[in-house]
Amino acid sequence: MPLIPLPRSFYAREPHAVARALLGKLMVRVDGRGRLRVGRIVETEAYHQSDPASHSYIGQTPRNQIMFGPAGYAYVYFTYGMHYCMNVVCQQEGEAGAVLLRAMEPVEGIAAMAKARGIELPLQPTTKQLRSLTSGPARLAEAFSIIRTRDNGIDITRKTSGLYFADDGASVSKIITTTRIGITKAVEKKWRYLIEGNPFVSK
DNA sequence: GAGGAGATCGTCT
DNA sequence: GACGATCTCCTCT
Repeated sequence: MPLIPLPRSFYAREPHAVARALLGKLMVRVDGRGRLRVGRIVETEAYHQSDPASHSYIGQTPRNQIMFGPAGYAYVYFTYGMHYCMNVVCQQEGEAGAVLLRAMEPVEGIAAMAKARGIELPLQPTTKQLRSLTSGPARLAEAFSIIRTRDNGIDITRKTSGLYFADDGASVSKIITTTRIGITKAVEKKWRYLIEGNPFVSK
């Protein structure tokens, strides 16, 4: 099945709708040699501008300006002095919303993911070992070689960007919501979305 | 399996 | 000058 990038209209909605809709979709990375890395999204978090936990809450700054632009672009930030995290920008221009990708199920290019993570995998990796590749926002960013200087602000609706999202028709069993992870503000909001029972979610 | 410390630097006050 | 949308490693149980 050909993987067609999801259109900009998919992202031009409020973050909760996008966070929910992204579950079960594929993230596709094509590197310079044309090799594919593909993961199925199993966990997301929604962040909108009026949300104290969001980077956009304080208003536009050089760091977060991508979130204030049009939907369908990547917002990549650097945190804790060593980690990158991958978001998709949603909502309409002028309103800064984003969805953080928190966990994926590795689908294709597993060897390349392991190499990017600096992990040695056996020929027949266990579920636990596959989990360690992409079950966490910084882990999946590293597995897909996502870095701020190259990937922040790229257009994720174009195949030529080398990073986009696609629908392979897979259905999602059941979506549940919980509180978000690793934040200190608005901790009570249940704005984390995940596929119930999926072994690849974080924590 | 749970819990805590340390790593390490860009960003904003 | 403080702290973060995190991860790994180590210790203790």
